[in-house]
Amino acid sequence: MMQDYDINQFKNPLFTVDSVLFTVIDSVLNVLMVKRLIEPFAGRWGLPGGFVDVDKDDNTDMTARRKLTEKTGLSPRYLEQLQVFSGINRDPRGFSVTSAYYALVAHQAVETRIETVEQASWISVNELPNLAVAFDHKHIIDIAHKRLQQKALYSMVPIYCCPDHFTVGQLKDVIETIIEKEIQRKSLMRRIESSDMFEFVDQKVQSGGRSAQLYRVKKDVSMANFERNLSV
Amino acid sequence: MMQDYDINQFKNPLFTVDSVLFTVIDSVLNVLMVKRLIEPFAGRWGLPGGFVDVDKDDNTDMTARRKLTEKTGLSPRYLEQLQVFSGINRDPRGFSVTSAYYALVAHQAVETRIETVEQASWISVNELPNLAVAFDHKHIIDIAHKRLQQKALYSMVPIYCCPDHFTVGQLKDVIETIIEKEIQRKSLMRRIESSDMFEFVDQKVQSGGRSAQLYRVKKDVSMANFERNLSV
DNA sequence: GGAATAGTGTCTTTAAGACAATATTTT
DNA sequence: AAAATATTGTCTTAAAGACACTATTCC
Repeated sequence: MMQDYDINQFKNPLFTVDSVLFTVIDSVLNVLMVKRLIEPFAGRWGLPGGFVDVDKDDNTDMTARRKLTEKTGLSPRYLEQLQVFSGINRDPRGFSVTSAYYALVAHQAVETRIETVEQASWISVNELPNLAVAFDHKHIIDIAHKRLQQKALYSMVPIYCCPDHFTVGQLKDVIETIIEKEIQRKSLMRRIESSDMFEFVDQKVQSGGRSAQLYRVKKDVSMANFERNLSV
Repeated sequence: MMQDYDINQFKNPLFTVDSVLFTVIDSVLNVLMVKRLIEPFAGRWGLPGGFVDVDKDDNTDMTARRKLTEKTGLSPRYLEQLQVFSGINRDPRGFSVTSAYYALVAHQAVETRIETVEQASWISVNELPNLAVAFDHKHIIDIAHKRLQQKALYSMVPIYCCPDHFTVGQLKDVIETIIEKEIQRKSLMRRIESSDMFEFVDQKVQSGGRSAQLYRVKKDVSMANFERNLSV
């Protein structure tokens, strides 16, 4: 029993933090990926992430944020733990553990920055199957996508893929892109109303037809969750 | 940029796996805790867990299971990742990371075994606030409890706190204990019916009044999730 | 006016809540 | 028969779906 507590007896596994940063561009869900410069898997695309720096990071959330900031120039508005992926076979260097996060950002907010960092790029989730991806990162993205889809059914998280001022039409498009199914505009409006998370921006925006009301998230509100899912 | 990938540059944080094993005994939610024998926090109660053994464990799920088996003599029927807890202050030895799991078991299945392992004990969640607990394990249990409560509202996971053959009344009691609120027996029966997860056991059991039908989980069914929550 | 998009009204559907009514078992 | 618990019947309620209708803007 003592051996359970002997800190030096076991090889400490390789521990990293990786993030799946999603954004919606032109009704397509995209993931931020970086071209790996060194082994293992040099030349392949991988998730932005890396090792904890115990001098800089208070915890792993900060590691995830720091790594994303290095790639995009900003901290994502939504960041949440996904799950741990671990095993003997996922990294050729040995038993490894990654604490995976998923995050959302409005592409408008980072677009210019991404373009200047040539190693980072938005990849459409539709192109992923044909891409050479490092480690089990394809699998991690798949799990993150499913989690995001589920969350979009009972919460307002997709707003974090919208700009600060957004229309119902924009939010509807983001949600439909994420869950890959159309939803009723009426249902969305009811949720916007009942969530009490949003306020009018005193401005409308034209869009080919009748101008649309702009909304923004109220100051210091928490994310609304609903008791029912939207239909799948 | 190269520094991000230099494996030797950073101190690898201390990595452990800890589990919150729940069971319901006499309408009270209990957590399995073990008395710590060595520092840090010797003498305090802590969650069952420990370091990954890369020679024995294929992944961290197995680490969680192995540690629980050492304490209870069996593998829990339900085991799921909770989240990672990390930081510079949670362990006096330095930056540490724990991948926390939560698990469910029917207390009938492990009762005798627990009694023989004097270092492990069921602790009622109501007694926890007054208990000297190691690390941030009190906080981890709290988060696990909330996650379990949420899950009980839209899934059948609480069945894993019931014995193999159970009655609707037993399941109702387990659910009510977890979510700390009464539910409608009718609603539960509708879910049992629509989930298609269960089958009759050809036997009834007396209980002070009319005998109750016994149910069991069908072979190879997956956990049912519902589109709505029970009311809170 | 017509096309396009935004927003509302309202009826239907679905699954949960409430609770009365019936069934079975023990004492 | 009374008490206790199990099970069913059925009406109500809450929130989503469907979809027609109105509103606004540009051409």
